[in-house]
Amino acid sequence: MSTTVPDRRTRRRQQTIEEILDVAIELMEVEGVAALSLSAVARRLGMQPPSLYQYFPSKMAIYDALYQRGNELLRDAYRAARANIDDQLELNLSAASAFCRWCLEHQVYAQLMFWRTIPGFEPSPEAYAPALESIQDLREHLEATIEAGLLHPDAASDEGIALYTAMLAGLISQQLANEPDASFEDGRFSRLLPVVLEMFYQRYAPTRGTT
Amino acid sequence: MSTTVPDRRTRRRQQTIEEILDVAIELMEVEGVAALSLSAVARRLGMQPPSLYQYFPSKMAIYDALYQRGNELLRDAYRAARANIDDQLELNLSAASAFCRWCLEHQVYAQLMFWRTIPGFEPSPEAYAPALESIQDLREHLEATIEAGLLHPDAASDEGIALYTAMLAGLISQQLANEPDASFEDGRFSRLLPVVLEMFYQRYAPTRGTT
DNA sequence: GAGGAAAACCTAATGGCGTTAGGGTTGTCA
DNA sequence: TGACAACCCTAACGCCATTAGGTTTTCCTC
Repeated sequence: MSTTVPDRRTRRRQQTIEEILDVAIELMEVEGVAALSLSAVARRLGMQPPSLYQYFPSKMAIYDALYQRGNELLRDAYRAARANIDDQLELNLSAASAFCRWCLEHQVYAQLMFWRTIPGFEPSPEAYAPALESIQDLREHLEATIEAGLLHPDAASDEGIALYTAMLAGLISQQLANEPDASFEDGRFSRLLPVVLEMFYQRYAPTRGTT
Repeated sequence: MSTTVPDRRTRRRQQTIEEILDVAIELMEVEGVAALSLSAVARRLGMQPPSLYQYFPSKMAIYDALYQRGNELLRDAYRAARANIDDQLELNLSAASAFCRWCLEHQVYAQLMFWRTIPGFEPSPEAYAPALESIQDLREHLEATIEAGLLHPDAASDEGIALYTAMLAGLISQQLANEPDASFEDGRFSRLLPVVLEMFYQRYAPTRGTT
């Protein structure tokens, strides 16, 4: 029973898989998400294109793996931003900022995850799972803010969540489409994040009902 | 001087060009924007692929023509919605609704125009021109609302316009990415348009300064 | 109506792509 | 040491966008 090390071969294999995904992201950053070429990936790895099929059954499977990886990375980034902050209001801004900043700094992932523009690509349930976790995180986050008396209970309703995500998505998508190279602080759209949050807080003010 | 008719040949030519663009849109609706295939277009028209090069110098030129056509169509739809309405508040909602509705009903155009996801595609200045007209229309629209005493002057500032477009873009992009088949009225995100407009009106209320 | 130019369309070919089939080599474990 | 599987290769298929170059069709002018 020498299974202390996961087989050494599987470890090496996993390493190659990660390498393929890394190269794929790099190439997409330069050439565009939809312009990913398996031949180019193979060339960069010193392989012949068919060899990649030892690791992924198709190009779509690579997109799927990246979709999953992106969602995991974003989930973790969001969670990291929520840690180590006590003040609730400051936390909300910093968590939303972390979310936006991550998207601007990982445009390739963001495009893959939030705009479904790759023809024929549908994420697998497994790859989608961490995205559901992130939504759940957001819901819990809003509920904690409600608990703290800073938001009306409706803020964590389906409508509240849809509104929150739509407003953030709007900032991000406009920023990415119109000024992709601007920083989070300077971007004509991303810099409006505090404004948008303020509007959300005003709409779901704790004292006042909605509808 | 029999130039009463524009040459008959050029007329026929223009007709073929429109036909190519129509077929291209139809195919993109089925296969995806980035999956447009000139061979498929040619097949549908009963042509051989190289013959298309009589009409467009490259695939990107077709994308460019569609980009322009989409911007013209949206501009005209927006203008049509602004006509024949007197009440200023109702006008604002109906114009924004028309905008969102058009995007949901012309997803292919919207994807081409608002998310720049085609690798290597950059719209020509000529194709971009009608988009500038639309932005100018929006600005004039907001200024008229300000004039009517319904909005604070800051609403037509660069920040106000960025905020307005970002919020609408957020609704549309979330709707297209998550529920592309829902109607404008039923969509989980698109149906929030009145809410979003209300929030905008609240932020730029006429009595109160912003900054 | 005839001649000629240009427009419209074709075939052939190039180099790229994703993917499949099938054969050899190499590392690893019994 | 033998055997098996993982790994990587070459060859090939059918698709794509695009270019080169020739042929037919259309239409204006004389």
